[in-house]
Amino acid sequence: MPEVNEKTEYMDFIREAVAEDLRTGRFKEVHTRFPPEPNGWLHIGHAKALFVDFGVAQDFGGKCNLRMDDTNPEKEDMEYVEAIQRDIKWLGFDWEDRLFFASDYYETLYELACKLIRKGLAYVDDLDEEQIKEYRGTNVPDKNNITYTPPGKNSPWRDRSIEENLDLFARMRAGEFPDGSKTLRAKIDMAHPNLLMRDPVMYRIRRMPHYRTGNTWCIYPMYDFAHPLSDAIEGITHSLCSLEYEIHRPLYDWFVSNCEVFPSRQIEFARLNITHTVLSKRWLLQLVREKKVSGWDDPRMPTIAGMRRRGYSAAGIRDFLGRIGIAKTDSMVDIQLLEHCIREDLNASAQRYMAVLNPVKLVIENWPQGRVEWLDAVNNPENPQAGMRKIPFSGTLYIERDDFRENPPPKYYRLYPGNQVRLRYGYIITCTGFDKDPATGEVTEIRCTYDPATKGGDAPDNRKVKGTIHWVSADHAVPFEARLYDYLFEAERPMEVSEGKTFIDNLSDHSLTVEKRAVAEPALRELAVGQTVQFERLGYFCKDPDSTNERAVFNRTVTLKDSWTKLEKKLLANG
RNA sequence: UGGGACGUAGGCAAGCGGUAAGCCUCCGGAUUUUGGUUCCGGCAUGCGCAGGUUCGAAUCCUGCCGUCCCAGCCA
Repeated sequence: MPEVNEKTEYMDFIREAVAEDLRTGRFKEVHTRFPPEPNGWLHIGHAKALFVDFGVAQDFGGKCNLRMDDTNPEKEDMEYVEAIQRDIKWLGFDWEDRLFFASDYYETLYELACKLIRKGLAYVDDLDEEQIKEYRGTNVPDKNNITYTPPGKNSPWRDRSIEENLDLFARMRAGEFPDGSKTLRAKIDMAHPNLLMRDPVMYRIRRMPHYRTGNTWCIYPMYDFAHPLSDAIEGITHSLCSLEYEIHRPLYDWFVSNCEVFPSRQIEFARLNITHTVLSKRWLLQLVREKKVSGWDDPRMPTIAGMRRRGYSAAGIRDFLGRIGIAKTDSMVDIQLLEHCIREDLNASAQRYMAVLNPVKLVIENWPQGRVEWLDAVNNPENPQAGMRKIPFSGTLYIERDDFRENPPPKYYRLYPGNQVRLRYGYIITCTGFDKDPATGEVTEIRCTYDPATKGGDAPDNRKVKGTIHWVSADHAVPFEARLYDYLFEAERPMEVSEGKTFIDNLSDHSLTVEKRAVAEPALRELAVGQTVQFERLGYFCKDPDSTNERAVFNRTVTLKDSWTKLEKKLLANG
């Protein structure tokens, strides 16, 4: 018995099309694929594609293959194949035993090319690169200097006999001709309004060892030829891709129909763009090569590996992917939505700790000499099952430098001379004074008294203490390095640059701040690399692989929402 | 210029002829031992613009305007 519909499930336009195909019988099942080229690491834009490819298959009880779209020996590498698999697994998608390589299809592809030649639908062309471009019919200015696209011209080699083409193509494969001297082209229509249909190149000669096939081949198939046929070989029903391939669809269908192979249906959707970053392997590769970041997994990178190292959770990323939707509109998603999803997930799961990033000493004048108390602290207020832990409290503590002001601005309710504040899980204290370095003006020590009746932070007299600040006992402090990240680009759209500039010029000069003097409560020692926790009042932090036994390194994943900083800025702006 | 697509709030995005969902941001307020979380409330008399059809149009028609993509022997 089918369940009564509790609510109609949201259907994007792709799922609607797939459902329709199933209804009409165009396909009996759903089988998709994720086809990265192993020429760079996956970024959040790929994660969207993964979410669509695997998600659609799953929703319709189908399968999704992982296929390395490796048809260009110049750019591809095994390093990337491994990184790609690692990232997809981490994100939580499973291709089971279906990892494929377009390079495994080279022989089949070659045979299909011969088939097209035999059908008189492909020919070997001797035109060089420049000539091909010229013959294709590109932008030409007319007498009024308005550019237009004239019909292309047929190559003089277009009408070679089938036998000659077959022979030439075989000799191309055998390595008889130099790189670039010949191509195999589909014979379609040199006057077609869609330039892609003007006899597209199917094969080029390129003597370069391929990372998987080595020197077996010196001719390599082009994307437009290899992709639809790879889809067909795998029995892909729905070939989902990004909008820029929309114009390739007629060609996709042409190869499918003329090679007489399984007719996959290509459907295009808008790729992901996010503010304050760039989402293109080419630009990310440039950042890596020019050492603008430490590598593909630099925590500031929008790569999956970067986000993982930064402390983003796979669940948070998946939630984000689900919220942005799928459509055909070119869009630019606010990075704050991603951050919101990460915070929401981490708020529920991350253990809380106390750490001070920029410490200043706080001395409790009436604290008994040498006394240490171990106080109870809640591990995660969102999850009682996370339990409690003990934190040492003593007469000398470190507090955040920003939690004390000599001259407090309006609405500031942290520590300042004469004011009361609660030390989280500790005591309520009153600030009695402070010292400054006469040379620098920097506060060197803050003094206060504590109220013994307020142990744990409760006020028996119900007095109102607005501020609660975090702290670390000086004698028990665990020093560590905190890496604080900000957007890689201050501009919302880094690619929008003025004349003569590039996105590199838009790189922020404060995307990374290192706090080398940070200290934390002793329990921090127990954390493993890769664990993400919350430092109370500061944000979420993830233990970095750069950590050593002597000294831990923590990446700030994302700050907590901070309405005070916002208010203070506003107050400052209004004088 | 030719060809292909897309325009709903600051950013995403539902809506499929019956009178503009939801999320993020932003702005108020309540609770709070994290200025966190949570909770309440506000935020499109209008859907690129102009006409038309209709009792009724974001949805259908016509014409404009704007944005993006293609013109690699990259994918």
